[in-house]
Amino acid sequence: MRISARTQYALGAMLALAVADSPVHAEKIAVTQDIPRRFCDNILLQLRRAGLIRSQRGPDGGYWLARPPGEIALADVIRVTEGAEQALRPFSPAAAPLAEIWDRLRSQEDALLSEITLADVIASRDRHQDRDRSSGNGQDVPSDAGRGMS
Amino acid sequence: MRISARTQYALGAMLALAVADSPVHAEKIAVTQDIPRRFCDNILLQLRRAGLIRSQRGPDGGYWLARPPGEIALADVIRVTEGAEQALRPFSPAAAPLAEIWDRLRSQEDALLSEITLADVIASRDRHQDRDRSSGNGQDVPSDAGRGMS
DNA sequence: TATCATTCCTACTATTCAAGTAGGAATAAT
DNA sequence: ATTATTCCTACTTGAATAGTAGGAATGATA
Repeated sequence: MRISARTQYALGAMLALAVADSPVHAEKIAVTQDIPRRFCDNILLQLRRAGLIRSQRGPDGGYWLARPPGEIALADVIRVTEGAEQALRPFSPAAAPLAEIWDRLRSQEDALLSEITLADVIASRDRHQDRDRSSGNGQDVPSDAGRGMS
Repeated sequence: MRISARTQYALGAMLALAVADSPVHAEKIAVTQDIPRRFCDNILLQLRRAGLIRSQRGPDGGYWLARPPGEIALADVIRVTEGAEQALRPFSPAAAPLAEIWDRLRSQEDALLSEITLADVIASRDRHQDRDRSSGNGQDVPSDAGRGMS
């Protein structure tokens, strides 16, 4: 997995929207998530075009999630910001079996990231802030919190 | 996982050495694995410095594996060529829980790649070639070519 | 209507990193 | 001595990431 700054910014923005209960300005997202102002615009635009968030222009405008946090997986966001990663095909016949391994790696990644939703991340954050603040090295991220609201 | 061309070249080279029973020239590796000649040198040097292969200079020189193929995991090679991937740390407190997820992704990858050895890859290749060629490859247990130098 | 704050859009620059090259020194066999 | 190879540092180049710029479109409010 590559995890570009753009992706992590996008996830931060999505999380910010997930905990808000009304439209949020790009300006506020940029500040709270520490995203360069114009870059934030840029990313939000991409997320909206992908259908993950909605928006309203003008004063009193802002952004909000298109679906509840429990129905948006990390993979949904990452797929948008990372784009279609072109599979590197092996160069020689001897290396051909590697292609299958790359596939397994990718589907393994996809499985994990498809199971974790924005709601899960928020829940895990809340839990860590409750008990141990110093380390943040826990190991529990539940996979189904908040699903099923459609 | 990123999988650079360099990494795939390196794995190809290692596989080439794994099926050989005597030292192999960089030239031959470059040709059979379709690696740009000088780049191949470059990669082999890196693999040698990491202790994965050994070498001998001069005419009659070449490269060979430092350990038998069954004792070299793909992860061993990839760690060398990909270097220490610095974990992208989250930018905002809200995104902090992502760090744990990136860790899980990485250890999941590592688990898979640590289990698969060069010997495994070769075996899987042979299995896939079963219908084309009759067997008799006779290189099931390639081991150290017995050159204690460099 | 005018004003103003916001989203929206295209295109641009800067920086970093992967990919590959170049020139030649060191070594070893003959 | 010659020659074939590995060894080493540094360089070039192309692509991708990160971030910026300028302004048009929209919508609330007065």
